[in-house]
Amino acid sequence: MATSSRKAGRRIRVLLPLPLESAYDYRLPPELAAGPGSFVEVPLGGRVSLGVVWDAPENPGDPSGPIAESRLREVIAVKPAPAMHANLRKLVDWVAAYTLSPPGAVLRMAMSSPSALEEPTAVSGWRRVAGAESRITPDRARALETLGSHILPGTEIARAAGVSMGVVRGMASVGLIEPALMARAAAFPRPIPDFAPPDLRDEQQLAANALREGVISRAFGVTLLEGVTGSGKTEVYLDAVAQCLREGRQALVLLPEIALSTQWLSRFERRFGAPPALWHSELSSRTRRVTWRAVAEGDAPVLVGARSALFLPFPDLGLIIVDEEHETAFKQEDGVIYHARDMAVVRARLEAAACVLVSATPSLETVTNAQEGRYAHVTLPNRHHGAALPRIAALDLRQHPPERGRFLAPPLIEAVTETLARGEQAMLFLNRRGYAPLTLCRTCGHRMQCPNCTAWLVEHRAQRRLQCHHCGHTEPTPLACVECGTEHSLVPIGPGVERIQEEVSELFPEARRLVMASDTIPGPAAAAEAARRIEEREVDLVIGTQIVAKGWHFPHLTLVGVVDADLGLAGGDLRAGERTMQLLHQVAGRAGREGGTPGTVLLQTFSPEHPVMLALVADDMAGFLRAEAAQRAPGHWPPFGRLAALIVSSEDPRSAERAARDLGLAAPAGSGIQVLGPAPAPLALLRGRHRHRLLLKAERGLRVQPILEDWLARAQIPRDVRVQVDVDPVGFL
DNA sequence: AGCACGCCGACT
DNA sequence: GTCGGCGTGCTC
Repeated sequence: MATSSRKAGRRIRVLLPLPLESAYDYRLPPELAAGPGSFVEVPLGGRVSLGVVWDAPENPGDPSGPIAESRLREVIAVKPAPAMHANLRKLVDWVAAYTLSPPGAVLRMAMSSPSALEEPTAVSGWRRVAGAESRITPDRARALETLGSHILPGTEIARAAGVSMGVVRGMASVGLIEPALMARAAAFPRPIPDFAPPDLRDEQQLAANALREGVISRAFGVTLLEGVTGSGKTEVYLDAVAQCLREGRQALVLLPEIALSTQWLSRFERRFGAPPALWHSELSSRTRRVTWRAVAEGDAPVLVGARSALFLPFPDLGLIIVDEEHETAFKQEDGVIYHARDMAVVRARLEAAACVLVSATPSLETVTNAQEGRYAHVTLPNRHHGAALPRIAALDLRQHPPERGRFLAPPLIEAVTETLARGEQAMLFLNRRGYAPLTLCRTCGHRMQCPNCTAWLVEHRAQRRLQCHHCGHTEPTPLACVECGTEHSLVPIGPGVERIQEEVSELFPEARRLVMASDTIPGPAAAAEAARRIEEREVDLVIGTQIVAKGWHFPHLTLVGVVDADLGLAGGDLRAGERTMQLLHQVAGRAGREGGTPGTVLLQTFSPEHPVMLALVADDMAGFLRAEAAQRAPGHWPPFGRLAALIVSSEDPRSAERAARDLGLAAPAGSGIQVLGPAPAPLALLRGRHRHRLLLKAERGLRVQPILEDWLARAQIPRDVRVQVDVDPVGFL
């Protein structure tokens, strides 16, 4: 046959969810219809990949030019799913450019449920066969009445009519009912804006009005909603969610720890008469698929999720709430390194949506943005129902040392005793899991260390194992020192929550105790159960890590003891003080929330004169932030300048060090730019990789991305070395 | 990210 | 003589 060898079809770009530098070109056969955003199946090497039809680049980017027509392969199929919206495509490109990640790696986050791109399977049920009247029994009659003219699944007929599935099967076999395809039920019932709106206090109403106007305007705007614990911030922003529902647009609420937020969810349901859609990493693949699809089709009016929810395909997003905006859990530290709070602002801008950042202790970044007028600022200064703020006092461990080998100072023990005697609950907070953070040989001084990381092994006495909290390494707790062989010479140094619970069990043997740490509260069900036991006073004393800090509401808890308030302050982290202040303030907020009983918080510390302790005791967060700002501004530290970190790592220590030194030599120079390092990273060995770190500091207004790109392009990086770029680093990992 | 192609040790 | 270890390089 003499048909031309040139095949028909136009050239399109397809972005694949892989860490490739750019989109690939394919030929779209004339029988397929696809435009920008369409999900397509394409051949890639020897396999088939999903991808998204991407927009033509504004300047045909690739220096090598477009690939030859003859090498183009054909799109296999167009997926039966709503196309990815231009706003989300722009977000993908924006995040990739900002974080210096391959666009495909970002796209992967926006394609987190590939199976949702398939045609949703029709659900089959049963319907009445018209005119069939024979062999009706009382059970069958009841089932038929329940069924009426509907189409329902068999299990549902049985449940609603109170008959067994045998009855349903029987009706089918005698021809009373026949199989039928059901209209797909809405996966998520619509929350009702006016289901149970709370009575807002005047100041709450003013705040709510401001947020409402932002939603009604259908324009981009960011508002910082700041309010002390118990001031009713949640009610205020749920009012904005209600307004968003009235507008017919979707709302997204980002929470730092969605898996532990059961109290938040029941509160939402009481307010709106329906639960929100949920999104987090532990969803089953089926729930993921159904939720992703519902979001894409606009059938999930409100979605609550962890940071990854930011990349869901909302067709018409009107409002993004970032609750606890100061939380570091919003920073993704591996793969594409991004800050969900900052990207939420970006997405809101692209969607012409309102964005609300919520916190009792907002980050200096956000406060500065508000002060400089980029964000609106709404404040709730008072607590609900006139509940008193907890009284916070520092407990100087130099003046009140605990007994030898103990960690609770006498005044704290006394306070716990009195609290329990009054029939109230107490909480001891220590942000350290396990029994002891360090195991030391008394004979030779050997310290038990992780073979893969620069970190001590933490003893977990219940499992009789030592654990590394940075990689997966665990080993049985040895009976003799692994170095000198002396038996019974290994001693635990320092406390973890397990050790505090042991101390407490000796001091208060009658008190009913509950340890809350990520290893004792593995998921939402356990968290809900723990919260229930505390609320219903089945527990007298809670000993917990930072998971007790997050948004719980315990009405009978009146004393919080912070075992080691200095814990977060060690190390050279820029934000150590700010973060410690935020965490301790949040923990303190658990005390004495309602009913007039004022709470007491005792901070055990060796440095009661530290600005963090002074700010907490004086309840002067604003003053603390002013002092922080005054410290950071002159050196152009964030938010008064920009930071980017390069983490250079390799399994070979010399290779990593050499690459880091070479990068240091190739460092960019210029006015307003400074490069710090290279230096061994704070975790110099992590998961078997040796790590060095360089820090680029640039004055405000400079774009760090071109500087970084230029820098990396000049450096020769051997292939056993990995260089991770972290724009706006928050931790010193 | 997969998956093929590549060059050096223990098996039928 | 082959099966297979995972290092390196490509996929429009």
